[in-house]
Amino acid sequence: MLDFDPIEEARRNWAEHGWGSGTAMVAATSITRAHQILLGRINAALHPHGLTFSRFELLALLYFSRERQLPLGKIGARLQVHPTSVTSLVDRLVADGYVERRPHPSDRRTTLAALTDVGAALVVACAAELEAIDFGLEGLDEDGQVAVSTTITELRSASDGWKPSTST
Amino acid sequence: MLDFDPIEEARRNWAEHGWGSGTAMVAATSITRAHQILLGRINAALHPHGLTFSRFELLALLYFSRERQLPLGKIGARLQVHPTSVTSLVDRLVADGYVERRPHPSDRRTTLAALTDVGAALVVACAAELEAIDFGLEGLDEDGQVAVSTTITELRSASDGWKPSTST
DNA sequence: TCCCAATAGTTGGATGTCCAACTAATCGCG
DNA sequence: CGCGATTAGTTGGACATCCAACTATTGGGA
Repeated sequence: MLDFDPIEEARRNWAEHGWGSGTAMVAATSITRAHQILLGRINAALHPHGLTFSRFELLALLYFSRERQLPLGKIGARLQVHPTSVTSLVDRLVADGYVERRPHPSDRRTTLAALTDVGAALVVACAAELEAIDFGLEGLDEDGQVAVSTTITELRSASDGWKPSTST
Repeated sequence: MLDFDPIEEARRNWAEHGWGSGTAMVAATSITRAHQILLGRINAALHPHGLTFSRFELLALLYFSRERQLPLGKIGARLQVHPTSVTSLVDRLVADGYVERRPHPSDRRTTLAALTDVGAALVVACAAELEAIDFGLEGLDEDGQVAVSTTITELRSASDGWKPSTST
């Protein structure tokens, strides 16, 4: 456990070497560290349920969809992960009984992932757990959460290509 | 490529199911997606140099240290990663000739990682590259970068236990 | 002086990410 | 109607993370 800010120290070093102000470096490494903190806390909270954040997100996506099933490719598009990540996550969720792979009725290229009843129950329990721990955001009040989301929306929309909505 | 905001859609679903406002969920998944975007861009920029962001950060840490060498444990503490991650990263950097493992002069438990001249030259080249691409933060202006860093500092300081500095 | 707690780093393994390359299937154009 | 481009998902592999358990070493207290 450090008693000083390692990122602030890196910024000072960066500037002292004449490599720039370090503003971008601080933002990038701050986001990296924030992600690590959140993932650690979220995975610790989900561990008793036998889930990880990535698997929970996939199950939640199926839970929210109309028929509780989606093509693997659509899952990847919505979660914005590589097709091989979807294959791997679905493999594990099938092994654990939370998802079933089903053939597409009319397109033999396509595999559907369908949420099982056990999986649906798990989503509800884990959603409550994540809300209870504020998605690992202890140390950041609601104003801070909104602020970070609003700022990051600029980055995401520029990367994805959609227009941000005006409401929050 | 989506033409709508998948996180905003998830927030609507979350709220419609009565699982809470979704503010924390949006903040957490926004940070996750921002990290993914940055890592993808940074790793693409470093790829021609044969480096990844994590390896670059380790080399830069050694570059900034007084004697261009540090115990592996100190590297892990500063970069805030697990000792096994340090072992693995150093293994690869040693294989590539950018770092050398050296025994500690007086403590046989401790291994030092020392930056080689080739490694030092690579740090300088990659630092310039990262500054040139704004650490992958295209889509976020400098005010946005400062804003996200400042907000995340609240989270990091609460997690680490140090006091944020008053200056930025 | 001895022993135990603590420290440093490694090993084996699990998790999740993406890349390159592949197979199978579909669709649309000539 | 046939063929080539495109799509869907998988496989093998690389990368980076952390956990549990381990070995080797050190330091301080009894």
